[in-house]
Amino acid sequence: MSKKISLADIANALGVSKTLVSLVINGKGNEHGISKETQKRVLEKIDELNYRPNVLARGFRTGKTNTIGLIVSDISNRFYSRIARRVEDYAWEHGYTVIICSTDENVEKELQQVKMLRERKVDGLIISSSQEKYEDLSRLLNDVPHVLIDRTFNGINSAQVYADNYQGSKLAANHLVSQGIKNVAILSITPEYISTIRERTQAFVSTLAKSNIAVPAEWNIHIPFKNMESAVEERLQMLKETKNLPEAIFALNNNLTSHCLLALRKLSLSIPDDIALIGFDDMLYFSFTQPSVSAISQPIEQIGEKAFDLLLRQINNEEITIEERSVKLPVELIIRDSSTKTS
Amino acid sequence: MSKKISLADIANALGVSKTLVSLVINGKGNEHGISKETQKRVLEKIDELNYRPNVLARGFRTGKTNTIGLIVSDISNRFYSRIARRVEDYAWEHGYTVIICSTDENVEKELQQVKMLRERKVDGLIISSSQEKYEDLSRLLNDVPHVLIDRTFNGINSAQVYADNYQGSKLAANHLVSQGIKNVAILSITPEYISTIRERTQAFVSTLAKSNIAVPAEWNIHIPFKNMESAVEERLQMLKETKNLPEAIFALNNNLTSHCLLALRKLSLSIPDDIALIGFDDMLYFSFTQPSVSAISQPIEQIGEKAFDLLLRQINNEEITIEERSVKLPVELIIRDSSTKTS
DNA sequence: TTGAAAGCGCTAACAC
DNA sequence: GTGTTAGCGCTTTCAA
Repeated sequence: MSKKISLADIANALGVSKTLVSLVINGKGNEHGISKETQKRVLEKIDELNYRPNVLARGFRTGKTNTIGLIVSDISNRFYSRIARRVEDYAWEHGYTVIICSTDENVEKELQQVKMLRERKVDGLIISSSQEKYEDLSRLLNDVPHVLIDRTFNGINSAQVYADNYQGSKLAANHLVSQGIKNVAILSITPEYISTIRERTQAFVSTLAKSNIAVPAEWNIHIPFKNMESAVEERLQMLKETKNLPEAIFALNNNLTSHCLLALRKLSLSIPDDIALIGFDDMLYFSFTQPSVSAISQPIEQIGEKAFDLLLRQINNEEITIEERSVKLPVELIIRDSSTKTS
Repeated sequence: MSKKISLADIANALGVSKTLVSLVINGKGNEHGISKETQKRVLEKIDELNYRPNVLARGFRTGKTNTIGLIVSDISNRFYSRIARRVEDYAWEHGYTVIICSTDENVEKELQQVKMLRERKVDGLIISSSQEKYEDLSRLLNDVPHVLIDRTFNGINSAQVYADNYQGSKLAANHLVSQGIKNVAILSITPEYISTIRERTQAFVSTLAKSNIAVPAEWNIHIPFKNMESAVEERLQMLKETKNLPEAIFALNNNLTSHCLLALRKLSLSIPDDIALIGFDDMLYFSFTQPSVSAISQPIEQIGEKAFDLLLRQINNEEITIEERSVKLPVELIIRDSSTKTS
């Protein structure tokens, strides 16, 4: 491989200054009144010598890296990987690159990742945060373009893109009520302060309350992030053994829904007759499980799109109004067999 | 935010040279005979002023970025997102960061991504390539540490980590034969030259041949990457309409398997009685679909681990023997209902 | 044991 | 219209 061509090489070959070449490359030729003629010569020489600017040098100099960071709890969860995919596509179109970080819901790790990404001078961050309070994160996000997705915080200025958790849970609750269900458990995760979990729970509980249905504490089940599968099984088994089973379960995310389905089947509980099941966040395969699983479907790709769009506008210093800063996207109730009482 | 502390600030505050501080920071203090005393003072000052080296400046200077690139066909496919997750975990542990790129099986896009990542001076690349010939890619990979995963090429020097496609297909074929199946179709993707597809097909066909079973051309079905879902449905519908259905289908990846299951159900074909189904690459949900789906399970996390390990060793200029360069990981046949003929 | 100085490749203020 | 020059913050000879 021949020696790497630098901007200076171009300048020398042409007998002009580096400045001039730099201006032309960065499209500031006209604005600085460089003659068309010269610009053309520069561009041709660049082509001829196959010059490629040194991204690192440029980044070092300008502090702009054309890189964004995407922080989620687990990139192998399809909800996040689909968002990642969409973000990546948009990023690629706009000359950006995406660094991915999984936090495992670890608050401290998340903060470290933000620090690390900032040290690497990413131009912006898209974050699905696991923080309880926004403060620590907020401090680190100071001065850097960022968009919070999925999980949000109240009364903050940051741009946020999320699904309508309230509406989703309301739809789920009313649907269960319409099936004549009176006793229902919520399958949720730890930590319980995560906004999606909180909102989904609250909306669900308050909607049920309107039909005079209460969710007792022992049916508000929190499963730790680690070993979710076995934990779900244990908890359900316990309920079964103590003959304390609800008529329906509302699982607050796709993993919980899957594990719940699996566990119920292992326990030989018939769905929906013994227990109905409905989940938040739909998956393709919910349509061909046994039974097929009802779920609240989120506009996942749109979350990615909107988030990148809002981020890019911040990076480009565009004005974003207060209303635009917070994007709530509509969800949809998909009724399948798992929640349709036949009797 | 106070002005960013630089290495020079540390040096000045201590009345020593930048050189010295730099050496200490990079752990070359002892090797250069810098007194313990001085080293301690430097370290303390760094702590006191909360100095953090400028990653970009360092990267610019040394050409090392502590970043690796991961190129796959689609990060939202759980096979790849699980690999990504594992790679990311290992990377994080070792102070590396992962840039993710999805190619959509687009040969040209893949090459561009490699170029882009090289311009960004990533320290290494992990690639699941969609190239037909290795040449173009190989040229771009010249001189940069890299590991090919999943999809491989014959007779090359690059490090490769992949599942035992041959063994997997053999297990699948023999299993179907054991069920008394004589007519079987292969559901595959375009482009057909991809190594995994080729190997799985060949092994499957040749194993069946030993039982005197041939796979006619019209049952070697290739589905384009885009619009996979509808394409699968159409092709199967056509077979049904022309009364040309096989007794079993071997689907070559997890997406094909899912879509196939869905399509067969839509066509009201009973599985496994009308048609048996077995897939390459297992998914958690295959155990609770209707019917549950048999599959060849790949050691996904191990692929990620091994790949990162091999990459890191290259980055650190460690010796890697020819035998170590090529890692074939064992697969497992998971028999479920979709391929178990009851009659 | 330590320091001076050069320079990586680029951009941008300021001249001319 | 174009050029000079001064760094960005770091590493690395080479010298002392």
